[in-house]
Amino acid sequence: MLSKSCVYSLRSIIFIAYHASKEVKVGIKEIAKELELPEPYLGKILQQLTKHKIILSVKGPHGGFYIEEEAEELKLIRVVEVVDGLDFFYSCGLGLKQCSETHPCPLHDDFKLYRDGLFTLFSNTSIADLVHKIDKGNAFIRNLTKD
Amino acid sequence: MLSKSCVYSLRSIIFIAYHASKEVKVGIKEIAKELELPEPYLGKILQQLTKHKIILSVKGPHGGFYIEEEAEELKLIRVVEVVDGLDFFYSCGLGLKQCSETHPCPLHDDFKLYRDGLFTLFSNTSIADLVHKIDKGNAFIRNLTKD
DNA sequence: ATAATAAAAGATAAAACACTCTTTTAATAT
DNA sequence: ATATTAAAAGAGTGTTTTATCTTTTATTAT
Repeated sequence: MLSKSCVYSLRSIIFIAYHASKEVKVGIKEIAKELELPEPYLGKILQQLTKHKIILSVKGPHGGFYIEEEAEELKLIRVVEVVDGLDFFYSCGLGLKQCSETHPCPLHDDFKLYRDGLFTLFSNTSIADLVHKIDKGNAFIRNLTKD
Repeated sequence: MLSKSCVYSLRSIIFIAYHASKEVKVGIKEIAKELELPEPYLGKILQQLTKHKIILSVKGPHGGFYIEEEAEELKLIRVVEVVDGLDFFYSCGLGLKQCSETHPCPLHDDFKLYRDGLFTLFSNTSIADLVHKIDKGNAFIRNLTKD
């Protein structure tokens, strides 16, 4: 559903929101190591997110990435939009170019239910929401051992 | 979500179920033209479906593809399984390798809801179900004009 | 000012997916 | 039997996604 670039993005942003601040930034190396992502590829992804002002970066010693407190209210859908685009949420389950209420594919209504549900989920959920779950120990973004 | 191969497969099977029988088969050319799919690629896809006995084929004059009456009860999930595999329906929304009830990602419960919903939809819906909708004029698999 | 650090940028490589072309094989109508 | 038809099979191309490598630029500590 979401591309690898997109899920890497989401997990990285969560990690940054959780571990970094304007005072203490986190670097590509640390993120890649902790989330077990390919480091150079992650570099490209974070570069893209920085360009779109979704995260902030500082070069040089003690440089790295962070996210502003307010920016944690950013909705997941915004990240999806920047990385993958929103095409999926407007697409037909059977790949029909023209599929609409007036000219629906035979799966239209049923598929729309879940596609719209996912759209609403990503639209209503913020990075902060996910960070809180991790904070409370109710969820994880790393592959094993504590978080 | 589903690959192009997969949606091409589903639409073709519906088309075959709707238009062909053991007596009157439909050829690649006709399917490709009606559904506006790349003909040689479609050939490969139908070849794969035939190999898996999802549809049947006959070579030579008046040859082509058809599907047995009973086979129309085939569930969509079986086609997805053969073409794309079922990985998506068991995968994590944030791409975590290990994501489970006991070690969930922060999106787990919400995402699971829709992922499972889609799985159930594809598991409960048969080709025949979709053909009926088209038959009644309530749905379409072609890009425009009547069906 | 200078050296060290870390991200940005650019160029390249590998893999997966989408698609095409050519040759072979099987079926059927004559 | 033979010619014709249409799918099967195999090899190959193009594009996108994922991933890597190298060089440059900006920042900071000394």
